[in-house]
Amino acid sequence: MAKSTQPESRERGRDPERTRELILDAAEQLFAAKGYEETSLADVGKQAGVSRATPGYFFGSKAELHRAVIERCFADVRRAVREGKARALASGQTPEVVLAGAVGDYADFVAARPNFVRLIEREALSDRVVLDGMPLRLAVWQEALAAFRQELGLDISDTAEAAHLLLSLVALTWFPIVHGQTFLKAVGLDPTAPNFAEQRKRHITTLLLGALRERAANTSTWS
Amino acid sequence: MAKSTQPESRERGRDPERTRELILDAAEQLFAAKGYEETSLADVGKQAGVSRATPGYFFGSKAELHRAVIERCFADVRRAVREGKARALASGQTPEVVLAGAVGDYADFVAARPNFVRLIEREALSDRVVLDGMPLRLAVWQEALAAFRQELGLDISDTAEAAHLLLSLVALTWFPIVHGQTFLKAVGLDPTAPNFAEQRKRHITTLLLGALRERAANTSTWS
DNA sequence: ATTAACTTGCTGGACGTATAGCATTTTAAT
DNA sequence: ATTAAAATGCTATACGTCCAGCAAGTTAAT
Repeated sequence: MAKSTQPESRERGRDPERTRELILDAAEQLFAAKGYEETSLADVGKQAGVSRATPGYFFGSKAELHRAVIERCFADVRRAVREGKARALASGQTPEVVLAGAVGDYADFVAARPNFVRLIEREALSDRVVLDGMPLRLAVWQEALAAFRQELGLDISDTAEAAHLLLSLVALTWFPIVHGQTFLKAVGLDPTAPNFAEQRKRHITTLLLGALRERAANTSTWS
Repeated sequence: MAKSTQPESRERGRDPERTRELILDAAEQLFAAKGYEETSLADVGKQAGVSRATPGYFFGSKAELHRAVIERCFADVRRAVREGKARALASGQTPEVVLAGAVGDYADFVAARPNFVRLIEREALSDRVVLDGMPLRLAVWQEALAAFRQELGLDISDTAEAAHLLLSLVALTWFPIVHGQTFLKAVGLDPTAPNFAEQRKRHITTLLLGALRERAANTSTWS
């Protein structure tokens, strides 16, 4: 082992791994809150408690730092997807119950990590196509779709329908995170209210369950 | 009238109103595509076919230009809301048919004006709270909510439910505009395909109609 | 000729990046 | 065990670029 002697946490020592994580945390926070352009490497350094030049030292360039932040973010999403899938399949419940659970789980996940939603949203708005060189993004969504179909017992049937369902789930859960201070407030919804989260989950579950039932009725009865 | 003598279109004359609109068009395009920070006033000038400093001459500052772009954008949204409301109320159809029509109308609107969606989305992501000094934004969404309730015959009943429904409609129609090149592509949906728009409209209509029916059943039967 | 509609020139500041240098840790020879 | 040398972590400084805003100039309409 190269790093054999680090049994204790070093409060004031040098710790490149820790520093790296601190910089990633700071960058994630700032990129999500202010965006890529409005965030300077000096800002990141200050927020991370290091010098102005350290982020550049560790990541080479601002673009690379950004890339690293996104990558870590998608890795977290993938972990959540896998955990949700495992739990859903282990439960052995009907598709309806599984769907309700998935809605709750995913809503909780994005509510707990608004930075992720904001980051990915900003990423999508930037026309710079980052699909090249970022296979993780693609893989995560594809994995999520596969898990979704499997959880819901839609294995053989129409792919597009499952994709639309997943798309709707994501759209419905993300929107309040981004527009909580604008749209939501305007229509009289307070996303910080204690009952809002549950209210929203019920609403989304109702929407998706309706479509799922309608689809089940159609396929089993007519085709 | 101050502007009495402009019967003909001037190809090569000076026309501050026209120039102003050209600048607004250019700024809207660039702000939506690249974002506020990545767009320089020189870019706007070039795109509008005027000089570097002309945008600044007309709008005073970059921030003011941005504000004007957003304001015009919301004015267009309001016009669309009013037209949709008028058409829906004039049709005299059942809430179900009206909802299906509203979904189609709104989906067409955002599909025809992706710049608007991107602009508002960017705006919401920027934490600078622009609600102060921008009463139009607030008013437009409130008007949309009121129209929605009236169209659907939800006048007296639960406001929160109508707000959630409208929120879901907006979330479901906006998402493909923003994430067409990332999420949609990853799950195998092609938003540019000829059948996608209709497919999506049907899906969204199914979702919302299910909730509407469920709600109608609950309120009329149980309460 | 007066005013409004632009344009060109300029500047002060902010930012990304490259680099030289200092401090601390690790390695290895003795 | 001691210590010199090498490597690594991190900082301070400097340079080139970009851009918003201003000021002064130029052109066109009335």
